[in-house]
Amino acid sequence: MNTKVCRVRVNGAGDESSVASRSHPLEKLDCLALTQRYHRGQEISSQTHPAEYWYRLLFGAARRGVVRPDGRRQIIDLLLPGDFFGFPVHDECGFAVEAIIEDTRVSCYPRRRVETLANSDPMVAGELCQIAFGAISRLQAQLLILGRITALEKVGSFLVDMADRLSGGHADRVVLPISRYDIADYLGISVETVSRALTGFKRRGIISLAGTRSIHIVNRDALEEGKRDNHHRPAPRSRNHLPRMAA
Amino acid sequence: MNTKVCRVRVNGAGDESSVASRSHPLEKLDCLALTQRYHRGQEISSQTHPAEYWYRLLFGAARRGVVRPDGRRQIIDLLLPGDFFGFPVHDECGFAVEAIIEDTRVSCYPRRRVETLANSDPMVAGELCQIAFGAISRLQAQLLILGRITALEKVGSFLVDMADRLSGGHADRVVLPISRYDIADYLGISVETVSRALTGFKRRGIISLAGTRSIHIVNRDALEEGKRDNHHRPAPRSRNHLPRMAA
DNA sequence: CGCACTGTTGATCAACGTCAAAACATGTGG
DNA sequence: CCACATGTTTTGACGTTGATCAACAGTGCG
Repeated sequence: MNTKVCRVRVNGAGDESSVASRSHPLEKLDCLALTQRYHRGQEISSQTHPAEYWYRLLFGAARRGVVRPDGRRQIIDLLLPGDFFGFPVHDECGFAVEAIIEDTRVSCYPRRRVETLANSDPMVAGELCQIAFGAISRLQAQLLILGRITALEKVGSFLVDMADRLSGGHADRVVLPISRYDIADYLGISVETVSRALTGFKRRGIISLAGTRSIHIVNRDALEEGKRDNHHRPAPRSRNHLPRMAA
Repeated sequence: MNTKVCRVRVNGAGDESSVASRSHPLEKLDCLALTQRYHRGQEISSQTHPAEYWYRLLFGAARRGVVRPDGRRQIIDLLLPGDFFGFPVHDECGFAVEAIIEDTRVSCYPRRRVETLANSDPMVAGELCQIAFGAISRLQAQLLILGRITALEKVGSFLVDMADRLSGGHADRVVLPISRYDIADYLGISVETVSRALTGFKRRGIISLAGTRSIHIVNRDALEEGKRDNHHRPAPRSRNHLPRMAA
């Protein structure tokens, strides 16, 4: 039982037109949507002006996260073209969304009007559900990555996940829209470890780099397994006391 | 079960009636719901018979997760009384839901009928959205915990989170429905580390234990910060190159 | 009683965070 | 165009955290 993720989203890494005009759940509401542009680092929405819109990212990338009292930053969700955000989740304590790339473009759907429309049109309501399920998918995938043990595994599966999300299929090239610092805060590890993991993969021929952001995936399986360099570890002894979970 | 130990169950945690009869989103559909009972470790739903129901947990607890090819188990979601699950998320690659507690009770809502009803009644559709948002909330909270760095922080905020979820408010007592092994696989750390973290908290007077599962939270703030024992670390130097995220 | 599971504690060692410094990239103003 | 400042990425050295192995205590059960 290996992990072949079947994504529905088809392509559109940074190609605005292919995303903006593609069919999507809230299509009917595009007439009342407002498209906004943001600079690098600019705040798109925060808990301060409490969510007057639903958003859909058209071009660029954005991060959603918090900074803890101790100054550490944590990125909860990474938003790529086609992704929706701005759900009315109550305990959004201190989350903020910031553009990562210059000239990031976002569709803003007035929340009130979306909701009144959903109350009269069951189709729209169902599409809102679909959007929420998409967000659940993203969060689950991220949980699977964060739950991994070693930094190698985290960085490896992050790369695979990004390649899939940005291409819509199983691409072998990916241009990372974010810095190593963002990756680190997204994966809950330090910048240096991210860098070392990447150079490690490169040295072992699992990936190759063109510049610092453009990555070619040579050996996808090795990335997902994120194995250590040399000596095979003897596979942890089976913990028989624990149930199976999935036949 | 005729032990002389007087369980200190504080409130809603395992109290079925207060959950089963409480008002909730799919209330209108309770008439066509079927209540099932499960044994410890029994599978409630898996990807094999692909999701014919929406579920709502009434009593007990359940875990949703996967086992990786290497044998490691990972728990993605912990389901407590009142929680819904069984969303139609496509890339549920190998997830399964298992009861954790003997005689766990679950409401099963036939998916087809829920959806047809949602198509005719916008209220129902809106409630489905609310349910999805609840799941998003849970996943986000878990991401915040997993993203933390030290094991102390993870275990500490896990305890606080559990106390809040099981009581519905800010309780200072919590009876853990799950074993240390489950906690470990839920937090992505080893059993031994979980145990050591708990004994550490106890030794420092931050919590006190009555039995192994019943925990009294003495110093909530210390739990959330999860500070190390003695010497205060000098607070990581501010990384000025990173934007603020949340004013 | 023995057996299976759960929970705790100790010792060892590698992974990773932290500190430090340098190479590299990018932009801004002269 | 260069000089300079600022941010990003990489590499090295070192100390601590936590995974792993191992052994044992507590608990429930047939």
